[in-house]
Amino acid sequence: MNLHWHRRDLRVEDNRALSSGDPVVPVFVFDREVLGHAAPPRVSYMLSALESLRESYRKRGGDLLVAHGDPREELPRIAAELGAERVVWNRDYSGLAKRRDAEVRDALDEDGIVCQSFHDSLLHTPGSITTNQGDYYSVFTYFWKKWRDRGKGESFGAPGKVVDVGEMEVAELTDVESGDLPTLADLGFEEPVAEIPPAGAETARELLAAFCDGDVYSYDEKRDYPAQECTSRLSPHLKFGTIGIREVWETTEQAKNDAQTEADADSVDGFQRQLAWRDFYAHVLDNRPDVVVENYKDYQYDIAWRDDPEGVQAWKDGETGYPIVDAGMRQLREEAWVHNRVRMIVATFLTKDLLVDWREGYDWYRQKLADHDTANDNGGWQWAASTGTDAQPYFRIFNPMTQGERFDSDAEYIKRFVPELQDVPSKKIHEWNDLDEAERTDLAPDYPAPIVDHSERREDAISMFENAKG
DNA sequence: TATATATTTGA
DNA sequence: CAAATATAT
Repeated sequence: MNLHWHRRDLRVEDNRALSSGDPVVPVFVFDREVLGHAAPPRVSYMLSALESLRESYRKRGGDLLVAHGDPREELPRIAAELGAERVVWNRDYSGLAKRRDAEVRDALDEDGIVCQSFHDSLLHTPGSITTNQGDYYSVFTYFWKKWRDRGKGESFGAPGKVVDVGEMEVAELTDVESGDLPTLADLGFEEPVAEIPPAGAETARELLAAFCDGDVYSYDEKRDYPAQECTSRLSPHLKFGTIGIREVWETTEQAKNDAQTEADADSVDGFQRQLAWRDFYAHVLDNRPDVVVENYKDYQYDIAWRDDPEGVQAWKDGETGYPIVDAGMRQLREEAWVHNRVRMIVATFLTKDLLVDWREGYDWYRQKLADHDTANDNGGWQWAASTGTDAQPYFRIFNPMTQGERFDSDAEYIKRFVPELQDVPSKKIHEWNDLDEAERTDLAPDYPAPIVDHSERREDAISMFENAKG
């Protein structure tokens, strides 16, 4: 019997470490150190995913064991008490997780308990896609070409027999509960402000099926328009592994086969390309674990980021006077999720208009996003900040007014999140920074004037990077 | 996965 | 003269 340690693979199907066919007892450990880096939206989402996972095990005649504490101590102890043959888990590639897993492995080794870890969460594992010289790629496009042309593994099926610990003849388990999950409050978190979307494998499959049955075919055409709501919404599921990545791949491949036109098939490619970004940033983080605190790209001199607590607060509150930015920041608060185009817009606003260090924005995402993922968010922030892969400062300054006009021309998305602008014609919304004070007050007395002058800040940003280049 | 500006095109 | 396109940053 294997003790399966669940971490970011909160599902039973298409789960590599669970697929050996061996009888299994599953366990989840609430790790204080990991929770110390977490935040309410994400933990709330995770608890709901765990409930769903527990339900899957109960349907299979077992239950999910729940422990609290340090996995380096809990896993050897539980494995010993159960008399498990092996402890198995699926790999996590962030620096912290790699260190912890190595320590868990050492602790198990010391107790003479066999353990085994598996690649599971990505289509292509970190380090498997490299340049012909064997180096990690630092430019996505080349990575993408190799990624696309490489065969993908098949999905794994259901787990072997789930053992009901209650019916085992084992000495009493110490401090381990059968399926009793803590509440957010038990874990010391406030209720999140945001409305957290439903979690769990069933929801994930429904989302994937619905997406592949329709929106995936217009993904290429519509994905940049936040009001369209045509994206998959799978991000928190991929973060917590409530769906297997191979199953996602196969379902999209099927959609590509079913496509009626070439354009429809190309649109599916466009979505799959986003899955490649996920693998790409996992490669980047695996190669350079320091990117969580350091710039990926070396500049000769320090970038002279500004200290602007008031600006940062206005950004967090969605009170910058740039409508598309404010809409995005308010969506973040309300839904713990933001449309990706808007994530890029608000990130370039913080870094190129407020000239504030990307780390501040990354920290805020980490606190507020249900789908926060170290590799993806860090990659995204550093890309926006021109400190990451494929850094091209001049190419990465968005004009927040133009972006709003181009991607939300009817201001439908903006008005959804910024009610002060409800009755303002979209044309005026997209000219907000050019209107005079009297007209702004007349149109929307409660909505702020732009807190910075974009064209001025654009010049400042360019010289900030010129200076850093040396 | 951009923007501003110069230049060309075409209604 | 507005819109499309090329080019520099």
